[in-house]
Amino acid sequence: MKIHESGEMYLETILLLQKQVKCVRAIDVANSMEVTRASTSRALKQLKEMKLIVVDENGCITFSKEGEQIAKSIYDRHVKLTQFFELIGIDSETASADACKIEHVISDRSFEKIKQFIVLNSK
Amino acid sequence: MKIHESGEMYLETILLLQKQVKCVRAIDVANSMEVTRASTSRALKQLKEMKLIVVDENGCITFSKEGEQIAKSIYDRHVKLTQFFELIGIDSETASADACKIEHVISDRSFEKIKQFIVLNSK
DNA sequence: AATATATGTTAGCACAGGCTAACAAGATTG
DNA sequence: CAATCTTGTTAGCCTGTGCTAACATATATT
Repeated sequence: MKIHESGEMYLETILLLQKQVKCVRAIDVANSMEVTRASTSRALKQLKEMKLIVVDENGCITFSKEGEQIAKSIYDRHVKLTQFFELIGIDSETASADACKIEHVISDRSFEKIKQFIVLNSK
Repeated sequence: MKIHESGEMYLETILLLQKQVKCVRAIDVANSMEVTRASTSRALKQLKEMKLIVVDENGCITFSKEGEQIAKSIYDRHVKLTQFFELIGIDSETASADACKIEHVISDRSFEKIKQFIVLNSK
């Protein structure tokens, strides 16, 4: 089973929420992503099957090693792509929205160059 | 009926092929996109229903005003995004592949800034 | 003319990932 | 304690978009 764009979004959202509260539950993810509990339930089930997350007896979601690595890498892309768009003059809203779509499809190679661009052009 | 990423790809491919041969048929599109004739047939049917293309008695595909406008705008994004990635040091293959994915999702605003970046940094 | 090949179409399947509806079980409150 | 609310889950529907199989034509080849 391969992870898709949608799965990546769920992982990223969980990571983001974990920065705000200690226990992230399915309902938090659903609210944050503005999808139904049903959609979230199914998505999380798949992430469990893929061994990317673990849900404890209280419903708190935590990452496996691999899950965390994927979540962080997507989140990193999000942050850096947003930064990049801001650097070239895009407002934060648009920058973040575009980053959110591009983070799932850009190649590692191009992303590396985008990061270099940021280093050379920020400060 | 709204145009999706897939529909945009078919339009872009048709435009690209029209630059090479006078009469572009379904089979050419299928071969170029490496999808089956069946998939192409259905996709073209939809594009016809959306009044974006017209297919003459010989099977030659032409654009409506609106279809051409969409095809050209996607193609323009493709070219400019490829240029942009090449400018920041990506090889042409990767640049074009990434452009192909990003062209469908980037906002007009960000795209404008990318174009400005190209103007300021090429030559 | 008869067979073969190329092209287009339709039907029907698969999968992803949204949704609603219905229900179970726990938490909260009158 | 009984009623209600919250949360999670499952079943089943819909849409997009790929695929194969089967078939209709049209064009070529023998």
